Amino acid sequence: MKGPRRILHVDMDAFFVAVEVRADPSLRGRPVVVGGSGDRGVVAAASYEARAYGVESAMPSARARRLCPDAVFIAARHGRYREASERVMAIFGSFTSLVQPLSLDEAFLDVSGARTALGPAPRIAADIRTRVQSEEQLACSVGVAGNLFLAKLASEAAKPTPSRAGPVEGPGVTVIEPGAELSFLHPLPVAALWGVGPATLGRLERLGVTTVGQLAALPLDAVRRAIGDQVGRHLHALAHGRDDRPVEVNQVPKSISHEETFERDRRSVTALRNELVKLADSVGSRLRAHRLAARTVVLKVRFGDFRTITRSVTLDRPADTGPELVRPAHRLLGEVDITPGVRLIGLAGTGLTDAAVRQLALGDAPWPEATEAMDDIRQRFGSDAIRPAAATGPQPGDELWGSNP
DNA sequence: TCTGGGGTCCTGACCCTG
DNA sequence: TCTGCAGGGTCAGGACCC
Repeated sequence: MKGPRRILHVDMDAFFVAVEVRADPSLRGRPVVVGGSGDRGVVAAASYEARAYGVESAMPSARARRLCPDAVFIAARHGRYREASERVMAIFGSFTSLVQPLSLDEAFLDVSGARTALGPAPRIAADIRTRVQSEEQLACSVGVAGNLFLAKLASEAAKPTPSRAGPVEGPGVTVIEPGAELSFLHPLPVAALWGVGPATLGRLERLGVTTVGQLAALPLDAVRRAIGDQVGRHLHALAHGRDDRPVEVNQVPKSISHEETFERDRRSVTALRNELVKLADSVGSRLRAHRLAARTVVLKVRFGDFRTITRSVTLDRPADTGPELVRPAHRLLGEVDITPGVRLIGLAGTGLTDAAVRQLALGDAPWPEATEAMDDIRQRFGSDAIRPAAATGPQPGDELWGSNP
């Protein structure tokens, strides 16, 4: 490879909102909030007009309503966003095969080897923005740098800024030239580092560290003592602009989970068991879609006071169907005292293995015929087209749904 | 103020085994 | 046979990300 490594971080601007505005142009220029429906929702995305009033993603919807009463609230439609994301990722893939999607709305691209054919990295970044805008009518911001972490920070700097008078256009593309990394990085607040959340920020502030430059100036040992060995090493390296992680193209999931927050806390074991049937069915379906099977089943329970516990069990043989997953989940639920009331229940498959290995071990057909038929129906008519009977609600003879006093 | 849903990674306790 | 220790697996929880 000739020349230094050049990484792009492409980040769609207010992606979920932008997809909604594209579908309904009357929303353009208005404060729009995606998510936040229901009493217990949070904001999934906010337009720059809504952000000007202080609305942020992950904020409780009730608070967002207070901050911006005129905002249009739209329930999230993940199917639409996924489709739009696939088309945008395909555009990225036409520039380089080295694309690592991070989420529906952002990706890293390694263009180190594409420069001979496509021009310098900033030119590639500008071309990507033009194509995403012309083919998908969506805006994105691009950061260009020598590694993943710096490219991500650069794309932040390229974004529009919210203001009450309407969003202020950003540069669209921000480039951190080789040699300019530390002068870009060191004045930034330490919370800008990837991996510094509220807990780590508190520990760093107790050390007197508020900027990336101050963190870089500390001895590594002092940082490790304050925030832990692994995290300390990682953040200290980032503070010096070092990040040699490659762009990983084929990432295999390490866990697959589903969880559900109830409108009102549940106290009925039967209701929770039925919910687990639904969750296990969804997890199983997605495991099979990935040709994976789970060795470990994890039950997650969040109580009304937000205390959260997990209970897990490792199976004799990997599972990839709803019935196989729900049996251990029901056993784990039986060991939990649910009398305080359950706000959320979740089920995850972890320790994922190749389903082909499982089939060899079992020596049986890939899946029972009923499961295969369900997968077929879902493929043709959508993921909600068919569900196990217990997942459709209380059954005759079941206890009533629990409720708040 | 009152906290979704889907993930990854790390740490520490505990147990088992050689 | 007993003891100490290292290493690996399992389990639970915390922190973080988008």
